[in-house]
Amino acid sequence: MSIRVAIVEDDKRISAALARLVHEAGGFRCAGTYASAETALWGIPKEPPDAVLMDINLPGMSGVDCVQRLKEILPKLEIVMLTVYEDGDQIFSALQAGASGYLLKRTPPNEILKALDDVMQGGAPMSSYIARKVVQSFQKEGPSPKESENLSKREREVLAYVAQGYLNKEIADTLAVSVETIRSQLKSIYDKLHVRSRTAAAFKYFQK
Amino acid sequence: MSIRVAIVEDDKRISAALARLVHEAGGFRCAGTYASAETALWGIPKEPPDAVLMDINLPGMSGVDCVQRLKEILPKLEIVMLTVYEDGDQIFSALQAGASGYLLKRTPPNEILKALDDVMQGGAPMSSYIARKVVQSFQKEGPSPKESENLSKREREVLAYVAQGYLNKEIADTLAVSVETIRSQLKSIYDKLHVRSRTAAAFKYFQK
DNA sequence: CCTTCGCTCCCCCGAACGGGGGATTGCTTG
DNA sequence: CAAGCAATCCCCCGTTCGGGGGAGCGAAGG
Repeated sequence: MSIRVAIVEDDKRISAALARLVHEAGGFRCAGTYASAETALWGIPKEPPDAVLMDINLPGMSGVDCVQRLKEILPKLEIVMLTVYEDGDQIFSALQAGASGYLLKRTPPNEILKALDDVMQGGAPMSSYIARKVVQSFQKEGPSPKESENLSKREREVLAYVAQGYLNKEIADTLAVSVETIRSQLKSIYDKLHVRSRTAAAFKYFQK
Repeated sequence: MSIRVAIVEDDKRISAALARLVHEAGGFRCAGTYASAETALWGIPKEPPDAVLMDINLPGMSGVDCVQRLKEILPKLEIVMLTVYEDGDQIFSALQAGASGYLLKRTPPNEILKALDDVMQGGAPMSSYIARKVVQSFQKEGPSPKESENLSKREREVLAYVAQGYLNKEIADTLAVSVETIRSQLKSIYDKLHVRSRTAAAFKYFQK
């Protein structure tokens, strides 16, 4: 008995590629493709599949909200999120909403099939980067309850310049150190704040 | 009679390069090099040169403050700022402090010499980018007294996503448009806010 | 009717950024 | 004293940005 997989993805090319992937693989059947959360909510309950590949990034209702609703209606439905985002908050809200897996879109096709198998067997397939984030989140809430805000004096200084729009080179000049130093310190800042860009770091730290 | 030029620049390599440039050019004499605003304020008044090439980016006291003090003591001194910054505010505070010229550090050597000649003849040498900024500032205070805050609805929307650290690609996805559209809109935003990076734009608009 | 402006999309290209390593020097702290 | 940690610096490499063009379209206003 093959696994019925529904696809919720607004990008037609990606959606078609996923449908083909599922269709041509042994042991899977494509049980519908939807280009929005709304249509998915309308169509999926009518013919419940076993699993859903869900884009997190949909026009209108978000994938996360869609997961929430679907799980209310079909608690046994296994949902694997597909996304380009690597932001911690999105990962957690998706998982809290009821998703069981979380893959980055750049995940190779065969890995996606493996993830579908995995999720049907009670697993929680995640890209390695995502997995690390999840682990980190538990490390956070356990031993060190505050951790994220303890930037060092120097790091705060650097971030302050970043917030004003300075280039790494310019910060390096004014602080009389090498650009590489600024770069490493930024890496450390991104780590601590769980972001991946200067702009996000600046706003997260100086509470927009 | 050659033009005596003092150099205030903390980067030894640049300072040396400028000194050599002035020294080897006909009609100029290097009248001292200083690595900080403080030493310049101490040394320059003792043997006043005709002109000063001043880095805006100095450890300790800023080049702008240094200009202010120097002009108080030596009103006839001609000062040309050298900087990597292209930020409007810095340009204006330097000019208000008494600088007569404002060049970007990437200005070719012969242009720098031309600028020194120019400034001694009562000119106001500026890199073309700087000149445009200055012109724009007058255009600002004239016809359109509000100028900077009129971002369109769409532009504000884009900037909001930028502030959260999203990539152009991600913003394009959520707004269901092309990355190129986001890029053009960002260009337009940078223009209106007089900045040159997403981080600076976000902070300037959402008043840090 | 024609111009302006917002919004959309495209190309080229060089600079800046961010992730992945790794390394050294001091200071603190168990 | 060894371990940790902040701070400094280095390389490689792929991605993202930002500036410079240009272009089409529809709505609003002269």
